[in-house]
Amino acid sequence: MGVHNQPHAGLASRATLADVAKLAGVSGSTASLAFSGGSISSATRERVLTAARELNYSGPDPRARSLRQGRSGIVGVIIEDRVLNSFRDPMTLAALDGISQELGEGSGLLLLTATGDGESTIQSAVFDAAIFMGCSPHLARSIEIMRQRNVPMVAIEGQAFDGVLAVNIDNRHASAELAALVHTLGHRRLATVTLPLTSVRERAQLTDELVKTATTAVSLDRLLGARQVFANLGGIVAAGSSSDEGFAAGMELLSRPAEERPTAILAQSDLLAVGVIRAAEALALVVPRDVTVVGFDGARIEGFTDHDLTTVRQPATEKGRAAGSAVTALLAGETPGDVSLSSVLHVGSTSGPPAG
Amino acid sequence: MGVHNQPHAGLASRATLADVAKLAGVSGSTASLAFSGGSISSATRERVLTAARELNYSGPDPRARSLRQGRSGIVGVIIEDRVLNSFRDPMTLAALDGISQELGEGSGLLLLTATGDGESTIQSAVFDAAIFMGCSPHLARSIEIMRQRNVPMVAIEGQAFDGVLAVNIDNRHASAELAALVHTLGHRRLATVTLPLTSVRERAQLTDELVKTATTAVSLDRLLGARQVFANLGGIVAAGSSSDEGFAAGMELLSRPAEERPTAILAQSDLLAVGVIRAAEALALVVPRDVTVVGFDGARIEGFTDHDLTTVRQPATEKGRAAGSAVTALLAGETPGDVSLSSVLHVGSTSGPPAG
DNA sequence: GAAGCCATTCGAATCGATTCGATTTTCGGC
DNA sequence: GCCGAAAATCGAATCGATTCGAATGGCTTC
Repeated sequence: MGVHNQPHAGLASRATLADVAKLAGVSGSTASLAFSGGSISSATRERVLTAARELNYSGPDPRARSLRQGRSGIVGVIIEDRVLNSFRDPMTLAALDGISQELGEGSGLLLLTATGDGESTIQSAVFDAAIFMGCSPHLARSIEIMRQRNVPMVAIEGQAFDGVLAVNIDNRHASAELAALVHTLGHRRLATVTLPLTSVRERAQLTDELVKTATTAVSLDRLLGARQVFANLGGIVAAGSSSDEGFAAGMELLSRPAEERPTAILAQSDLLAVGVIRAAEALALVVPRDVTVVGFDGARIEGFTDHDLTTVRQPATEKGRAAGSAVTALLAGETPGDVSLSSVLHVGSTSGPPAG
Repeated sequence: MGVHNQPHAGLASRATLADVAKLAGVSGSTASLAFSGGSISSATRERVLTAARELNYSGPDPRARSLRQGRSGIVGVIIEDRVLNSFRDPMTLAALDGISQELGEGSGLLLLTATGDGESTIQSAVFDAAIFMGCSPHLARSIEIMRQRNVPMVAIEGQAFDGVLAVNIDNRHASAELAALVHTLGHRRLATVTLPLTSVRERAQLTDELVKTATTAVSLDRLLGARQVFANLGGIVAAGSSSDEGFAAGMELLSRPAEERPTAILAQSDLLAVGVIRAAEALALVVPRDVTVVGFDGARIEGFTDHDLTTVRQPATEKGRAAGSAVTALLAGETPGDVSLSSVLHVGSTSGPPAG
């Protein structure tokens, strides 16, 4: 026992590997081998394990091990919003699932929320690599720190950042494709319902002002894609990706007299699109006869079976998997390149030519 | 530079606190104080921080810190299913959010999946406390290890386990209350749709056999509660908590001739109930005239607005918060007791007297 | 019987900080 | 200008393992 401090005050302090080694009559190094499965005779291993059992020793302390090895087996997953909001979105959840699949049971996922202000856990938590999920540049400081620490970073649909490997989908292109479809159908008066453009979660009119201050790469890209086809496309910025938000936005856009009302609405997510469709139906409009609604994501939405949504199907789980395998590669010392995944247009039954 | 090993091969290895101290011309202990905010003159602190900047040193290594302090600031959250399935359930997600709220930015949540087989990350990951989310006793071995390690454990709606603090809701009582309501309305022929009773995710008839081997406390308790009122209540075990599962089960239960068909269905979750209602409507039955459907949870379900579901509202976020604050207390050396939260009956518009 | 090998085992250094008690400074009060 | 308390700083021990190169031992092979 140390003459100095005793962190865990009181009681019998846990046994350490050294204690086990002593009881088993072997050196510390040998005892270590017994647990890590190094080259050791099975007789000795047995003796060590028995001693361990006797002392109630349950294996090497992960803290010490990770200090020595410089590896903890933990991958940090950094989300910007609170847990509830982030994972209510099926795409984000699917991506997390993809990460988890790819990394397997070997490593744990450390969920870190970065609200942007000041020093947070990000700087003091133990992890070997970081994956940003749709995070804004509030994190510049944290990223800088990780870079200094030599922690490999991967961003899923985040802003480009030096030293951060990017896993993206072709948001802009896919969005343009969708807009082109709508254009081809003959629509000329339309509106969009976008995902939040900044970290402020408030419904608002889509203004140039707002676009200029946008920090969310995903929504900006989707908007810009659509604007490649409809230059001045306006609309509403939703406060999040939910059908309720879509409903509210839809009500606002569609409850105008027919001649001002958009004949097509581009929603930036399927959840929003579903909400818009519900709003349309609440206003006694028929989809797609009176209004065409298209989404984005290809999410399977619980209980939405009346329509087959026209949308773009993005490889959500695949995004996570790609991020996971990038992390694995980076940790192995390789230098994988950025990943770009593509989405597939799905023409369903919610799009059609404008009435009249 | 060590004469021995060099874990991170190549390049200039990261600067350490000792290097910073040397450059600043102070002792290691003083340098440490500069970062941890101990009693130190601001002049010295500044000198240390400057030296740190110069060396590209970004602060104490979390690994070393956690070894010395015996604390990592990480709380393990153990789920049994894969991420996608676990958090698709709004109640589980809400609970996770509650945990995160309560623990705050101070600590990270380490997500660990316990599929039950063999040694996993659970045994080698760095964390100070563990929260089990609806986990079955597969984990006996892991629990044993954590106990030896002196890691405080909290289980949210898990099986009772020695040394594991329990945070529960009154599943049995609430379920009985709901069943009593249905009984009072006059129903005598009914069926239930339960959540999975074991870790096998497969739809099946509810048999005594299955009940006997049940490992999922939640569904078992809800079933037993209902059986306090309807002794031999039978039905279907769903493969998960989704409206699709509910739909399938509903179709099976309701597509019988009127005189055999249950007049009321007790679903063990709101998602299941919504599915059952959709099945009823698909079969041209009117709720609650032809069939009463009640749920459990009090979840706000996207796009389910036609009905006001009769259900029991459970404090899902609160469960998480309670678990979080229990963890905090345990880590502070206190000895909080088990927590039992109660749900509130909500009588909506999906329940009524049986027809005829 | 000596030499050569392979499989084990050991000792000591190391990972990078924190912490305690002791020592030195600083400074107000008289 | 001196004394004692409070503040700042330092040295050394410690947290609990892993790792490397060297040392030991038992075998086969010539």
